[in-house]
Amino acid sequence: MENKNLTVRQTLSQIVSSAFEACGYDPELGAVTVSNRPDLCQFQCNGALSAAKRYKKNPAIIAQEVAAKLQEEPILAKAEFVPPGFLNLDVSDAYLIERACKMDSDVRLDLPCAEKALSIVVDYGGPNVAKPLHIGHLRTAIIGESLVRLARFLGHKVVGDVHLGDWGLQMGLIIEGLRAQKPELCYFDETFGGPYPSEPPVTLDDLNELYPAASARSKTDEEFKAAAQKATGELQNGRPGFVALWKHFLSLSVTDLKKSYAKLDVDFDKWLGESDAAPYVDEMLGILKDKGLSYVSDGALIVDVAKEDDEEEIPPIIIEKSDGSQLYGTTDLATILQRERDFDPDEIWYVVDNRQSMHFKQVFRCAHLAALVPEETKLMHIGFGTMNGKDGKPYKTRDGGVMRLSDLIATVTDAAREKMAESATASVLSDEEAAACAEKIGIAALKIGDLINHRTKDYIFDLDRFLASEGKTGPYLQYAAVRIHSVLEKAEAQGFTPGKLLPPASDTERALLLSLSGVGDTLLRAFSDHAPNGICEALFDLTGLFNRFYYENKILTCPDAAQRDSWLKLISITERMISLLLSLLAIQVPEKM
RNA sequence: GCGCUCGUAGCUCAGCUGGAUAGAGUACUUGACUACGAAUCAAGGGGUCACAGGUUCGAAUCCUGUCGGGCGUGCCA
Repeated sequence: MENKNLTVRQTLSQIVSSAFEACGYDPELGAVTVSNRPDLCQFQCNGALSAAKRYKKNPAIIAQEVAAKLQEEPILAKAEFVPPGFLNLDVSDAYLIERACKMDSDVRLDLPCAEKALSIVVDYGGPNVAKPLHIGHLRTAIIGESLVRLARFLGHKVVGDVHLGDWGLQMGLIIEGLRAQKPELCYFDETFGGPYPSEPPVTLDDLNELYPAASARSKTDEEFKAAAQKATGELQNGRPGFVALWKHFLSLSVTDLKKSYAKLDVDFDKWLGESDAAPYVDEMLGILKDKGLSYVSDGALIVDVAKEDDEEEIPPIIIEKSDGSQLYGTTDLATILQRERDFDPDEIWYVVDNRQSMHFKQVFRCAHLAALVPEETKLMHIGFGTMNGKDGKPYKTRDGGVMRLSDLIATVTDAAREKMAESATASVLSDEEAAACAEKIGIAALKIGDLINHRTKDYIFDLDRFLASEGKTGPYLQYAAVRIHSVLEKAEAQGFTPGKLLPPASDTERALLLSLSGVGDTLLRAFSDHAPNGICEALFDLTGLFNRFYYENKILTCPDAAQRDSWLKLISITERMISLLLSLLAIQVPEKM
């Protein structure tokens, strides 16, 4: 059998499964997990306990039979039965070293690849044109980016698409908002023959003012709202002046958004938007109609997506509003068609707030009913929870507003900068270098504050805690990386080079090797759950063990050169692993801090 | 009303398809810088896993109900 890049746990599972099989039991029972009692063993298998019922046999006997088969296994240092039916396993130090050597000689650190490379489109970001990024855009960007990087690292073919909100009612609102201010502009003159000016009629700042004002007005001013809805429809139907205006808005906005996302290290492969699905709308509507799925109800075009055995009531999806204009269901469905044509994906992931789960349920059902994608194509809503303030309610600034992303980044950067000023090593940096480091630290604080929580749950957004100089924070992880780097640099300056790995000289060292070897399982699980918090946990485990190791062993002054060089090798592997995991979370490591 | 989801240490959160003594961080108490970076490390106290039933050899985890919070529920996204 091909054993390429199996994790330690998987390797053990194979071995134990064979042992179960050899004893006449279902090999599935041989699944091995990391021990939940590290004081007793490194790995465990509980298969004998569940086998007991199936084979009507005392679990102790089964476990003992299997344990007996495992005694000769070279990679196992221990395989013992513990009542009532546990199978406790330790791997040998030699095997741990062997695996560490494999990591050392592999650019991918001996981490696993997906057994089958999938083509995956990830829809995340979802900013709106003419609306500066704010704190509400943070989770989709942070989580989405790390999922994209993880999937890609595992060998999948990934297209990350920002899916710009550039086609909905907000466009009509901005158009009407501008018309209210400058009705004389040629874009509003239906008799204007063109060409339209190449310079935008507004600045980015104007644009960022326009939308909130127009949005607020539409809530009280019915006439204005109606005009905006009409303008939205006209834009979608290609009214030249509006299209020209829209292009200006789009270009101003996208330039700005790219800068903001760059600060967060979020890189989209595609900057497509709702509007890019527009060419597919008619075709999509045609398919729905031809298949007899869509019909008019209360003036709107809808598709029933409810099923007989639904526990919850799933309302029909509205494809076209009674005024003929499109809405998010329309563009989402057309976008599915567009993605199918352009990328032929096995899976499409939507990294979007949990609150939209009903919407996606409707869209996905409709897409499958209409066979816009093959039946086996997975459409998945990767939902996430709300960021709440300390009061448990959605996070607001002190004055009750929504915090802009740029303000947020400035806040965390300033806080990091202040902390750096206290540090002797970081104070040697030039102002410019210090500013760059502070930004990396601040953003890491922000990202870990988010990613450490399970994706699906609401969490309390508490900047003070994220930026605290103690605890499970982004800076803690960066500090460990910076410190290892510093030791390795000093070693090099003294002419020491990492050498041959020796067997672990302490429990801490062994635990560090074990932790390194467990990263592969963590990544596979993070991928299958679409949940990056496991990667954070692995990072804290690694860095915590390194910090302990660092205190217990004085590497550079170690009189035994072979031991010293072995330790240098160990920490260099550790450094690479930490950097790799941080890069999967799109977190950078500063030079100094 | 109906549906979804959550409830774990004072606080913020982990806890993999059911397994052994439920774990981190923080806060609190204490100890470690004339040794590679103390944004660090070590030690201690702190729990009826909301509540009540059920399934199971075995439940924080699965099922039912109750209470409490959040969210959604046809023309915003």
